[in-house]
Amino acid sequence: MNVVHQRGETVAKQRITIEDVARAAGVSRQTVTRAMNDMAEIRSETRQRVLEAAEALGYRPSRFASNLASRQRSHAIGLVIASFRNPYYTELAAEVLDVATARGWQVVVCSREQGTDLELISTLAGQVDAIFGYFVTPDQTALAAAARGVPVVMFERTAAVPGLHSVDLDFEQGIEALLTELRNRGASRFGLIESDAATDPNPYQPTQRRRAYEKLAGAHSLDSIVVAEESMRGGAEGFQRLWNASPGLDAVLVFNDLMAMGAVHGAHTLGVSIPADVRIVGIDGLSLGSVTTPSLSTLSIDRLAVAKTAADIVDTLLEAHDAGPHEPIVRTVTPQPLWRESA
Amino acid sequence: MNVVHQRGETVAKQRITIEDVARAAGVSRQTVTRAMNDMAEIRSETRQRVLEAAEALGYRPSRFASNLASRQRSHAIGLVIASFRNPYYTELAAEVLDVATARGWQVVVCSREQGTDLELISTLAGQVDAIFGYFVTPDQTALAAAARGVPVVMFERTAAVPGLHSVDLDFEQGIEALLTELRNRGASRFGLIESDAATDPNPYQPTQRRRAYEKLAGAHSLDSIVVAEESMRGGAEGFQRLWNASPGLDAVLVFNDLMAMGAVHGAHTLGVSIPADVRIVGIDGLSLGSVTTPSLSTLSIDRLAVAKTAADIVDTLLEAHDAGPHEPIVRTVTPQPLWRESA
DNA sequence: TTGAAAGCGCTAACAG
DNA sequence: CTGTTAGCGCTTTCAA
Repeated sequence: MNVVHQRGETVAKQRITIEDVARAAGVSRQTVTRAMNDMAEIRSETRQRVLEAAEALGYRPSRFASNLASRQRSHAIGLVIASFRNPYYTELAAEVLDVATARGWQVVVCSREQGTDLELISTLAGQVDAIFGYFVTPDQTALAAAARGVPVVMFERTAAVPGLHSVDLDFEQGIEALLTELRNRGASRFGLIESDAATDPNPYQPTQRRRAYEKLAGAHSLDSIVVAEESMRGGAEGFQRLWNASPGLDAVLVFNDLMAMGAVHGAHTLGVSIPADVRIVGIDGLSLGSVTTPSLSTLSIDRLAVAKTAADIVDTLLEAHDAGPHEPIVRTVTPQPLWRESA
Repeated sequence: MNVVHQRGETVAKQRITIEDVARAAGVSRQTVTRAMNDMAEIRSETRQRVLEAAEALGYRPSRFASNLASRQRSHAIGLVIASFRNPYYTELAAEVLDVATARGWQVVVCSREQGTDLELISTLAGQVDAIFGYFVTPDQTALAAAARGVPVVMFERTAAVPGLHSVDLDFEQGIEALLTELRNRGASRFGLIESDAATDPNPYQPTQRRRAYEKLAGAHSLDSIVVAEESMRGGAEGFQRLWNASPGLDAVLVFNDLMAMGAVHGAHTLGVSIPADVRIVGIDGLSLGSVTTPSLSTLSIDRLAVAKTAADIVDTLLEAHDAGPHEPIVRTVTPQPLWRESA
């Protein structure tokens, strides 16, 4: 048994393969596979010997080779959230993980802080079978191209080109419900604290939330809009700016709960009383909103519904073995007001 | 050119391979590779034709095959956090993602809510090159076995068997600093709200945090310990139980910031004034702690340091091409008090 | 119970 | 610029 191998003793740091283990244990590759994968047709002595050889050599099977060779491929999806520092996104990630796990899918999570939309999609496309995410690049054709055939489900946006799909949110309906109730409660002069970051690194553009507000809050409310950094600090700072600029405000809608928590804090600092002097409403429905003083009223987004809807789209896509990119599948989830103390 | 292929026309729903695209475009496989991967040596007409054929067929390269064939393998790590619903863990995940991205690694994130330690490690071991995570299974030998040679870096725990490594936290030092300053501020009768969930699904066992408290807080403080659910609600409920059971308390340490925010809220509900009646201190150092009223003092954990340390361990491991599991590498990070208003 | 052969689908190295 | 030839490391037939 004096086989000359191409990778002779001159080559250093070669990967340890199943072949090395087989040779060390004095068995065939197939027997090593049987031992490593706890298969039936093997004598336990042999298994033992193989396992020891494998451990001694520090053998680790190549996940690529085994997935390639085995009929039963594992599925994986990529998830791109906007940030890990906003609980809304991580709670959505939690829901996506739950629905994915139930289907036996792996999830690769990243955030937009780690690269441009196109970079992230392009990298993920080589690693996963479908991509979910918050993508803000206006050019949908470019997004689809970067995905190289891997289906993409976008959140809070409407897909318009083949290969892209979406789970959008109906803010018009949600914000209308919110404003109606605020009016019932006596509010009439509205303000908005808008996020500056949603389209970063592109120039600022009005968000869906702002556009819905502008359409529904009444003409006099268009002057009471401030754009602030998308963070708690930004919310606090934005509130102070808004409060000073717009006397007579009695209700403020804030881009998201994180900023709204900051706004509540900012109002506190200013000695403004909530909800007596001004009502504050966030958007997202974070459970954390219940610990501010007063607790935060909000337009709650059903994260589980969003995750499930996205997963259903992918189910449909994976079953449909058609040729070519699939026409967009577009679904919508409607946020619902959640009344606590701040409004 | 009348090659008979095994997978003939009878087989349905076969995967579309590079070969199919090559045939459709009337070129070789290699040319398809060149077109798909934007390589240089190809005429743009040809590239165009291939790309069209690929799109028409709905071709998607197999990530397993391409990773197997290409010299430049991609690295991936798995990260198991305890929960996506506690910002501490997601902020740690954010840091891990940052350091991983900087090294060109992919990250597969999951949470302990999705399976047992052994299941998660076993699944991840087939998908990634190293595993980071919060694992509570007492039997380290079993953990190492489940990892099948993939190095594991455990958080908040000390590795003791080959193949496992750890980034531990020095709570004794941190809590000592905390108690010393609390005493300086006039506190003398301490209480603790401990988490019940840290060792789930195993029977409850005292956490590192509790053991450090018990060692340092003084004999009379041993009676003032309540075990509560690891959530904001649990923190509120725990505080009320503790407050009723232990008159005369003047400082309460809470297992983590999430529970501490609940405790602050619970105290509020009870009409207990903070910090006048009782000082409350959390552990974690969440920025969210700044929006409670009063804002939360805490023992802050440097999440970036934890993430970096874990990544460094893996760097070391990947370079050291030794045979067999590596002896444990153990590192420690020391939490630091962060004083805000609640204490 | 074990081994030998034949791929999985792709890319690298070379020819042409 | 394009095609041919070898593998990557593993699992699956199928024989022995």
